[in-house]
Amino acid sequence: MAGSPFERSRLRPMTGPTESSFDPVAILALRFGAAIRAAVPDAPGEIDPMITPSRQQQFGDFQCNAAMGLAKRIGAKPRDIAQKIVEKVDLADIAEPVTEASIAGPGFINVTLKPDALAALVGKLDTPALGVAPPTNPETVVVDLCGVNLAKQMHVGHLRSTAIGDTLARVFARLGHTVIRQNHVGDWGLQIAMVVWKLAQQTTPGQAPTLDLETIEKLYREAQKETSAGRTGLKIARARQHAKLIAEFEAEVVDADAALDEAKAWLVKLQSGDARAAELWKYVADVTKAACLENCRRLRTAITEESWAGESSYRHDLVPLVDDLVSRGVAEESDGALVIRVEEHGIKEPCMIRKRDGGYLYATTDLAAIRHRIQMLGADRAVYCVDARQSLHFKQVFAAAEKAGYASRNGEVAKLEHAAFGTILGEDGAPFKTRSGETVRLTDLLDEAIERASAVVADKSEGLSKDDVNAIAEAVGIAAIKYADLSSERIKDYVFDFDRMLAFEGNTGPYLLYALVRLKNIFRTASERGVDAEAAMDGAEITIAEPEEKQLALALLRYPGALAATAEALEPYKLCAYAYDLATAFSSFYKNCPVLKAEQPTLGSRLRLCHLTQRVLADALDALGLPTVERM
RNA sequence: GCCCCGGUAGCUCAGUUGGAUAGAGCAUCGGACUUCUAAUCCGGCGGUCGCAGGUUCGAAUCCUGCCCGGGGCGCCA
Repeated sequence: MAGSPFERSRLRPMTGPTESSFDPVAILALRFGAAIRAAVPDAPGEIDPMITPSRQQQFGDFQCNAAMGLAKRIGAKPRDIAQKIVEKVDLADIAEPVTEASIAGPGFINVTLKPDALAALVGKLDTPALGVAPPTNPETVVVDLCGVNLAKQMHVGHLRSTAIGDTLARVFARLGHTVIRQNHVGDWGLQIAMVVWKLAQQTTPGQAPTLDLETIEKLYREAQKETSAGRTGLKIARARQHAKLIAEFEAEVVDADAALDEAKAWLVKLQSGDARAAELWKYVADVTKAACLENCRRLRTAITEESWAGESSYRHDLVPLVDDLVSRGVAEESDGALVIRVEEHGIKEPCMIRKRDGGYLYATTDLAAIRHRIQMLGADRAVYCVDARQSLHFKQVFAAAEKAGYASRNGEVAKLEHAAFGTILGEDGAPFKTRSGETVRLTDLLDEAIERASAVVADKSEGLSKDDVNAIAEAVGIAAIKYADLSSERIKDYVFDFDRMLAFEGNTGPYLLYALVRLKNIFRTASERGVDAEAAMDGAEITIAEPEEKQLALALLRYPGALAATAEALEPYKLCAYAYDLATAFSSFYKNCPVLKAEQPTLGSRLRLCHLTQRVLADALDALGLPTVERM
């Protein structure tokens, strides 16, 4: 993935944007690069012009920070170097004259763009692709996301994997890469066999089961309870040498063992293809899948049936995979188990792939999945959108996969990345639970968000039909929840707070939706007043006169870089921050720069700015996976 | 015990490769609606960047040690 052209001029490849680019950072990097070469011919190594947007408006639009580092390397005074650069740099066509007065502090060189040059750059951005160039090196990216388990309803913990994973997938796709979403469903193993066992007890052979997911989940819990009863208690009783309790718990454990044996028997049936077991398993899988996909649909994600890639799909790969690892000496025995040592990757804990009893583990299936994704699906990059608590697991598995050669295809090693995220907390700072201490179902969470949004929408939106209010409330509620999840660094925990995310003020999803509505409203109003916006924009020159127009223009030009930076860092918050910046720049513009009241040529220019802003904002919201509305 | 992550304004968060006077939002205080919808905009207030050393012309950022919070550590997934 290329670096952000706006934020890291250093990473710009030699074949990158040229003078024809719309990107002011790229253009200034070329000009200052040439100036530095001329000013300091004996500068050692690579020259990085270090162009960045100015932090504060008083320092101009952009700055070149190269003089200080250069001076350090060659033992000169920073301001002298800056002076030489200023003398050599040629910005006549694009910026206000750069003089000694442009040098500030220890050697910053401040640059202010000419309004007409800025306008011309915005004009170049005004294309169907909105300045996003096709990738020089298109990749196939697998995104592991959602991560549900069979026989369980989705809960609040699935929100992050689903929302963040889908957003990253959308951003990759928007940048022109090929994206494959993979929902690595926990649908195999003893846990699932337990459910099948309980379901077999509840249903008559030859009769199709009719239980819903909630009931199936109860069976799952019962199975868990029955097979583990007494075990913990026995340990404690033995530690305390409490004879009576030991006897009681021992009796419980005898029952639990019997239950476990039954579950294991069903696991064997499942593994050997027993028809009844397969039928019940498929029923549980279908019910779970339907519920999961419904949640994914409500969340406006592109996670579909095609993304369903359960652990069970690797079940026939495990034996040959382990054989392969053993025969090539990648895996070795340890205390009767089979492990892959990854100390050479700086990880002390070995990656266990087979238990002493011959059972396979989470890591075994993950290795099979990596091999499949890289070598069969053709992934150049695999991104795992999974809870941060699994970070050691992924370090081990990634290292083991590389050691085994499973991460390579045609000699090229694919990138394996864990896009780890933190926990959603309740107001008490503990993992988010209901008042009664149970996990929060995702459907309930979405319902409540929409219900709360509905109250506000009904209050604020007059003259809308009930259907409109419902549709708007749903979009606002979903956008609020998703934006709250996407808008801070992945790795951080955050406190789930309906009041804050639905306050509709400041950096929230609804604010962005509202900005888009205002943009659309300009064109709707134009139409109502008989103003032909298309005609007014046709052939109109963009002019940048007011400060608000300038800030809006500068924000627009940052869009492709914001997308690239988001993909590079696997951080949706970067795109959120960009969208919010753009929306605030537009809101100021909207307040201070009348559009429809203006006369030509200002009317045409501002309409074009609005039209471009509308398209960029809508594009960004689409990449974030946020639903939008026409009115609110 | 070892390892990973976090600690920045009252609260929620940004802070790019080490760069200027550390920025936003919320809250609070004060302004702006005969409007292209005020779910908005403009301004004020608010900071020992967890602590202590070190490197540097320059440190929230890099190094070392420590403190606080969370998580993980081969036979679960």
